[in-house]
Amino acid sequence: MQEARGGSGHTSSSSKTNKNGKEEEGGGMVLKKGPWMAEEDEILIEYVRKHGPRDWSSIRSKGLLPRSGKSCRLRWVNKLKPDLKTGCKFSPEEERIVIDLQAQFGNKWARIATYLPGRTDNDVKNFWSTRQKRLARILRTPLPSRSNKNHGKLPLSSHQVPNLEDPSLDRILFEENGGCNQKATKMTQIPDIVSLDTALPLLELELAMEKEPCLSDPAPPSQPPFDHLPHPLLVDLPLPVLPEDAPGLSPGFGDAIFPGGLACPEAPPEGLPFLGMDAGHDDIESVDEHPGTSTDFFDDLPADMFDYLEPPPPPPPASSTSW
DNA sequence: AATATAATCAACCGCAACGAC
DNA sequence: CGTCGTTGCGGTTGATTATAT
Repeated sequence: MQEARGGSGHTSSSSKTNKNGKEEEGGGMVLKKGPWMAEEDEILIEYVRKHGPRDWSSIRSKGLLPRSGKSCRLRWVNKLKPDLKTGCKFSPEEERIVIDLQAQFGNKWARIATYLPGRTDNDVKNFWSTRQKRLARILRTPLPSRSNKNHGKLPLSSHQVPNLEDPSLDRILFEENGGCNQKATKMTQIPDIVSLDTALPLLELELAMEKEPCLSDPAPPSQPPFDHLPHPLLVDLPLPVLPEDAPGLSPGFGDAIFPGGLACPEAPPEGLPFLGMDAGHDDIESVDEHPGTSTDFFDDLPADMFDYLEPPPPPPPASSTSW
């Protein structure tokens, strides 16, 4: 995909980097920055294969690469680590998980990423950033000031509208996309938020038709995306059981996601919040049948109603299986 | 076809936590 | 107990690509 960026092509990505992509370090050591070359990747992969993903700084001290340990680690974590879903858009399920977890944890991208096999904190962060920009544009609301220290904190009250951190707004975007990460430039024509309500069903239909499965999803059949994540959150928060013939449903999701009945077979117990999307999310007809779908549902909920939920224990060591 | 705008992605930076000494 | 080096995280930037006008 854009891997070519790492090679030739674009010039230095750092304004502080010299023309040749190198930067002087204090001791006169030349420290290279900018896009990674394929040869550098090979060296880094070989290093990790031999020594494991640690002692990053020794890569430079040993003269293997003119890169900072920080840069090496980042390259490994974000691009070279096995089983990464590189070049693959977030599936509807992944989007939903990010939305729910962000509502719970705030901007704890690394933590959220542990729930998404093959995704890095950078992926999640970029995904969320894109959503925020889109929301801001749709709502004609400036993004929160960069000095806003609410970043990283849990969302504020849902009554403070428009609040871009509001989970219910996430629902808007989620449904705007038909639960799919499609470019939503068409939404720029929607004059105001009110018309979103009427536009959503049509958009869902339109976008659902365009949805495509993730062709590069590396998840092997023996290890569906989440089946090794018997995470309390994912268990407690029922995920939708989507019909296998749901339009645009990414393969690998649905029943296969939660073998052993992890998927909620029916409505959640009374009194328990249903953080999962309503099962008819991708069912276009259900939108008409049940106009009060997830967006309305979440809008009507007090923002603190999930406060009682215990933060889930640390997820299983992500990718620790590799090393 | 050219231009403008939005989306995506890779990589950097600063900061904080942690462990070794 | 303080210092230093390493690691990890979150925020940000800028280039590239895709789409709309």
